[in-house]
Amino acid sequence: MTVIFSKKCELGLQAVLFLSAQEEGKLFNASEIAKELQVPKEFIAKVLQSLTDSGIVSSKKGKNGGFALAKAPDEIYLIQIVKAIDGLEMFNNCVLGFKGCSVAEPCPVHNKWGKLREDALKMLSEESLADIKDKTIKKLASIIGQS
Amino acid sequence: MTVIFSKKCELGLQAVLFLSAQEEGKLFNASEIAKELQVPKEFIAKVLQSLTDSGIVSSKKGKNGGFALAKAPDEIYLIQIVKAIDGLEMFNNCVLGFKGCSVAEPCPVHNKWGKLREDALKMLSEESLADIKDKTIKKLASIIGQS
DNA sequence: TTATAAACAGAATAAAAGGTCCGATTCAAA
DNA sequence: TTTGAATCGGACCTTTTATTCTGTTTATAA
Repeated sequence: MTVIFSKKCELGLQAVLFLSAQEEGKLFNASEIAKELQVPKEFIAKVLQSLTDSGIVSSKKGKNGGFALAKAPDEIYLIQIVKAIDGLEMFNNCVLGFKGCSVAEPCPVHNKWGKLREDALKMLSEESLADIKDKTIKKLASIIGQS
Repeated sequence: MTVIFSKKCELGLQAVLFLSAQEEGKLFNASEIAKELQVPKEFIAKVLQSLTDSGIVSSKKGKNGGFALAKAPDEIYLIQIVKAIDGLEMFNNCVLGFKGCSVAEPCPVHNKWGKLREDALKMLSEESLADIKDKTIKKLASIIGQS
């Protein structure tokens, strides 16, 4: 095994990245997003629901409804999606699974791993959707190319 | 969710660390290790079996049997346990779950995440059980203190 | 040589995550 | 005002991971 983010979270990140690469405010429904990301519609629909609940995307019900970002791309950071779906425990739990791992009772890799973890947290907290928009557009184009 | 290593892998790491903190060559059976790490005996037994299969620990069957490290602590690196139990896919797969993420078709965080991942791999590849023995002994002592 | 204590192998069960389906509600266009 | 297309909420099924159990084999010591 070994997972960084759950599948839900990966898909959530992909969906939000997709929306950030589109015309601001334009709505896309679950089917369109699913097709674009090449994943099951039902699954992405669920993920979009939870992102709606947490205020990252906005939704419009009914005919011609769909999803869009709830805020501008420069106000949404990757960490917000991770927090909403997977939570931030991974940035607190001991990587070796030891109980009570802390500064006072550190596990054998506490310091070195802690540093890596902070770097990861920092990266996710500093990268906004706007910052990576160009790369996102390129990547999405390459996915379509493959299908 | 969000998991770095599976429970099996966490326990495997803990068990190997425990053995590395003991007199070299001395055998410990599954019950002793389970008690020390405060985990179910049956579960740790399974994990020890797979570590035996992959040549990281050696086992002796029968009365007075048990487990010990198969090599000296300075010849065992953390990455070996991870590789044996969880595999190394996490160091290759795209963190956002994009298919075909590569240098040619990088995901939006390919470079930054790649750097972090390499640091993590490097750390696990450079830390031998011998290197962290002192810290391991301290941590194990603190666990006993809690029980 | 027999009793016992251990690892071993594999099956069985439980829990969690991944993924699907369906009915209800909402909204807009015909 | 009716129809259709969409989200929403929740139940459901499947797969994977976690955990436990049961029987067998192996080795030691009495």
